[in-house]
Amino acid sequence: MTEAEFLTQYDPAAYQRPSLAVDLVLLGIRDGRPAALLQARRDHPFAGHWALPGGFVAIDEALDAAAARVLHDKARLTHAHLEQLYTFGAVGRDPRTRVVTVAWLALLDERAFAAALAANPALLPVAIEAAWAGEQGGPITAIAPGGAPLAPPINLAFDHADILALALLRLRGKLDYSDVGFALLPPLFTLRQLQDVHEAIGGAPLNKPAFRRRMLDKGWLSPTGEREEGTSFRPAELFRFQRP
Amino acid sequence: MTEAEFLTQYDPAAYQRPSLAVDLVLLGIRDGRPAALLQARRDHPFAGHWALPGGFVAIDEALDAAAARVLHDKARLTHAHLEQLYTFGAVGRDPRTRVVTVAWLALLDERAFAAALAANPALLPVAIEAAWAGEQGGPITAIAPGGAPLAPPINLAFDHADILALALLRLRGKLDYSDVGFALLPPLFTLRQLQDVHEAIGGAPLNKPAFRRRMLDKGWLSPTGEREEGTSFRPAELFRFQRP
DNA sequence: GCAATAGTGTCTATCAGACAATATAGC
DNA sequence: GCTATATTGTCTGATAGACACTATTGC
Repeated sequence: MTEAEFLTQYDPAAYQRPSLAVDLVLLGIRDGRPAALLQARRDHPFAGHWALPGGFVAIDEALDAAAARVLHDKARLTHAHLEQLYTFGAVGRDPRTRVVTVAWLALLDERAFAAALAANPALLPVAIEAAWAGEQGGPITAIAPGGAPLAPPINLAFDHADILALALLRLRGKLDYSDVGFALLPPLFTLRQLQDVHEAIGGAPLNKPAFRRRMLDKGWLSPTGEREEGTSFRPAELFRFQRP
Repeated sequence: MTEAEFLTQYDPAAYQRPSLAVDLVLLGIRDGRPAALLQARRDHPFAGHWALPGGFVAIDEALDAAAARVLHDKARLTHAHLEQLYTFGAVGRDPRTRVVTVAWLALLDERAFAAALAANPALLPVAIEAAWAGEQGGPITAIAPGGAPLAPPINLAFDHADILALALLRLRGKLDYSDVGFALLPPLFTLRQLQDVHEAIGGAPLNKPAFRRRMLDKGWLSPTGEREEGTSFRPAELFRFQRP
């Protein structure tokens, strides 16, 4: 039977279908480290574990619309860089029923990160540090904002540890050749702030002059002539991201 | 209501769910161009259009297992590089009912490409040439193996043109920093063959000495000491791909 | 020897890292 | 002037492209 025949004869009610969900990695920079916003689970399964904010996809709702809805419902945000990450569909990933989830990466600047936290007290900011595993992600360790590891170590529900790790790997991989880094910054920013973002995501210090040259050569930065305020030393120039 | 509460109270039968499918981009190199294997649709919707081989995901079937099953059923192949591409879920992408599809990239070497073609006469090899559109893909033009454009131009069913274009973009992007290129080659290959693959995917000629150096410096190639046969000129050495 | 391609050597332009020097703000 | 950081200049090593050269096979 060809696909065409199969589709024609397909009775939508005849087969059981997986449930379809979206899960969001709300990612920002906190204390110089990548940080995500998690929700505590109070019920089984995975009671007491931490989970990504998510929700089910409605029958008449596009995937990106579902992600945007979760972003609004759980974090009260209307604007964020939303990017599809990967679709997780192992059979046993949810012990109750079959749930396939489309994971999304939501990049928040400092202001949006704080706003989400203020709007929903159930969210916990957690600094993440992905072990450099394979492309599909690996184990992660979570650290409380203070800097000390939470004891006992944070346990993530479902396969959300894989999703978090993959989010960071993806971001790290795209940082150099794309403009995602600017999604983590306010509209006006200094070159030092941009470098801080790159260092936080990459997990390694960068050479300042080389970084400046590289960024300015990309042609994405337009100088504003304005300078930052409130420093006790020479203020840096503020730049704006602008596609070439 | 938190996600945990929602999940707990969620009645699997209470809500309509989208159908979940997988679609495969069976990609190989043909006449120095990237080529995909398509199926003709005989029935509405999109009768007379060309479509990617695909199928629905069973309730107890993982996503990669569904992709492997389609690979086997439609192309009679048991081994191929399978890589998840993107999940397409616009509401109207299938005019009959809501279908969300997880698109996969299947990379075939010349032998596997020919075997699939021989095993399933319904498959049509089509050379693809992606316009350099945005990241989510764009319009493509398809060319018959002879080299001349098919008249009238090939029409692809559903959003499969976007999927094809995205497949090529993804492959192009990963070619330089990953080892996907070797999935398009037989176990033993010459440096010229490797360069041909890179030029076909990249769509641009490459400098021979620089390409050799770059590839050998990666440490992925182990020389076999053997040489190709049947040439009327100096035969090239055969290499094998080996992770460092 | 001839034709055709494999494989190598070398020059040069580009780019990133290292490091030092200069500039400028608050105090 | 002092401190702390911004910003710039320069040297150097790594890398890619260009191009010419040598090597080796079948005929």
